Amino acid sequence: MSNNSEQTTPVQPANFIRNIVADDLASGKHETIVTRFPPEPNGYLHIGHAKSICLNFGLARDFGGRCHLRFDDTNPVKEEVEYSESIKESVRWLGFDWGGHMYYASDYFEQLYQWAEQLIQSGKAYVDDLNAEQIRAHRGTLTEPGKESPFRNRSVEENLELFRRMRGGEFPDGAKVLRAKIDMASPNINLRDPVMYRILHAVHPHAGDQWCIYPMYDFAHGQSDAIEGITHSICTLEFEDHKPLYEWFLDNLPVPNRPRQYEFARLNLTYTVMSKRKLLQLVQDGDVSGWDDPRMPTLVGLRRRGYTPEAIRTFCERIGVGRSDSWIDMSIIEECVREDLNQKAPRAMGVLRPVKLIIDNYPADGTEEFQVANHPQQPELGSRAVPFGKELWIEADDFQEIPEKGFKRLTPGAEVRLRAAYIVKCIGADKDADGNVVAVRCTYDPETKSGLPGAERKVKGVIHWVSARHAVTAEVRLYDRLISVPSPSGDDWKGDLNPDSIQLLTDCKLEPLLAAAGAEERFQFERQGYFCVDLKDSQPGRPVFNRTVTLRDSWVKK
RNA sequence: UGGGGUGUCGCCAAGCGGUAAGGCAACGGACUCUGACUCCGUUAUUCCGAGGUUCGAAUCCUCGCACCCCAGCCA
Repeated sequence: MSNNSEQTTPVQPANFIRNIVADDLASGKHETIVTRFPPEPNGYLHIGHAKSICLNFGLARDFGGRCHLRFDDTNPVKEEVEYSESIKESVRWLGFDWGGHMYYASDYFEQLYQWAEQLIQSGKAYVDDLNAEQIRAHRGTLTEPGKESPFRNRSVEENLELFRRMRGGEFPDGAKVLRAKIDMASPNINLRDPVMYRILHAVHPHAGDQWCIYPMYDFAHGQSDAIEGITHSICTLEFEDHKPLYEWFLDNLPVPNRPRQYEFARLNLTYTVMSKRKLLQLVQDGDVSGWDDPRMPTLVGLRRRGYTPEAIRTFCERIGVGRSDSWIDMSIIEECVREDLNQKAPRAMGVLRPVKLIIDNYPADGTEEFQVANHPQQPELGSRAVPFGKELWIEADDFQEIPEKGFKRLTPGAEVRLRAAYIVKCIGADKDADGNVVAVRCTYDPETKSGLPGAERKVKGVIHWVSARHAVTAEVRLYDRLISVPSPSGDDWKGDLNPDSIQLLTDCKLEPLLAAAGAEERFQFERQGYFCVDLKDSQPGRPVFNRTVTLRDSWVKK
């Protein structure tokens, strides 16, 4: 065996951040690395966050460092404990462990406040009385420099007194802000005297009512990183313009460590929406049943849909990490679940759109049981007994009176194998007055019983079935993409909502064993797809299944 | 016509001066009691474009072009 360094961990695809980390470790710049995943608890985590989680926690895991979970909770008006609780649960569900390193930016508020006073003392921050509109007007534009606030040159003493009174609650929301004194003419707008603190008389979900001034992201994030000893602070591209400010604060404050920020491109997925704003809107407008609606790209939604943590992790590895804006096709993540579920999901038979199949030459009250393997490639998954009888449910579209070209299933005169049972020959169909097929008629060949010597006669098609007498009736929810176009248009993205993103089937017929399936149990319904017992709505004896994803289907219809 | 980024196969993505990895998709074929799975095989003389440097460039230089981000007291 060769002695490569990373024997114990699977080889991860190279990306520029891994390379940087590897170099920093090799050069001795860092002895160990510390990363962090810093969500704001103002919404549920989605698949885009999963990319960041896998990156940050994955780096820590693969390079023997650690990764912190830190709530970036600097804006109490948007944050709730419901969100932070859900975030923790989702990170754990995804398979990552912060091992005690859970922090809140709000726990650093006192330190941050002290640092703000220090900046005031050194003449690098000032209290501004301008209101929001005036500040905006003074900021200038992309091509024109800004103008300095008339309050920019207050004395240190006055600034200090005012800032303390801000903290003391003497002023109403919006009356004053603390600003960094940098450069109103900077071509980087973030450096045009950015706001450090604003007055918000709001109760904080974590810090309670101790504060009425709150630091802005820019004044909190880098210092939080420094406090925690973060070595590699990884964020998305839109923060690149903030890096000079991130560094300005670190340069001007006596921070204990010097983290370095790196940016990567956020995930875009086709046929869905990803921004928290849009996701929240879908929830609020009732377009979906909640954050965990199985159509949502949230982690709780994907989970309820039947996605596995493994599949999501594989997805995050597969798409890579880069700096170029990219759109990942939905089919990639779908393929990842198929891959995972193909390995681990036991097979079962379920008829979604049932039509009767009557075997004319089978005894009317006859019944037998077939022992069927739960997985064709994995005998260790065992087998189960599946009852059989004269009347079965089969899939309506497995019968075609006039078969289209290439059709390999039931059609008058044709033979088909009933999976794990007998070969039957179609002899016709019963119809109602309107000509609708109410039952397909066939005869069976007792010699072809599955497993019997000589029963392997070749037939073109194999179909699944469920004994009518033993079937359990279930509700099955068929999900499709939320958005009907690859990348929804800007403002009227709601117009691109897929009207058929959910299809409710209430009279599905499943093999009896499935009546007892527990929440989140996953199965492959043969020939159809992967299905998951709904976490919330399923009842014993009256199961509800969500379709996670269909099987691939090379049978090109039409 | 301010600043910051990005452009390598249909979609991602390695590559960091030595002669275009890999994944997904696609397309052939084999296998199959799931039209699934699996398995073989094929798929960029070319790296946004044009010049230049070099024995040699996707990699260095120059000039263009396209796209993304920034003017919240959001993160």
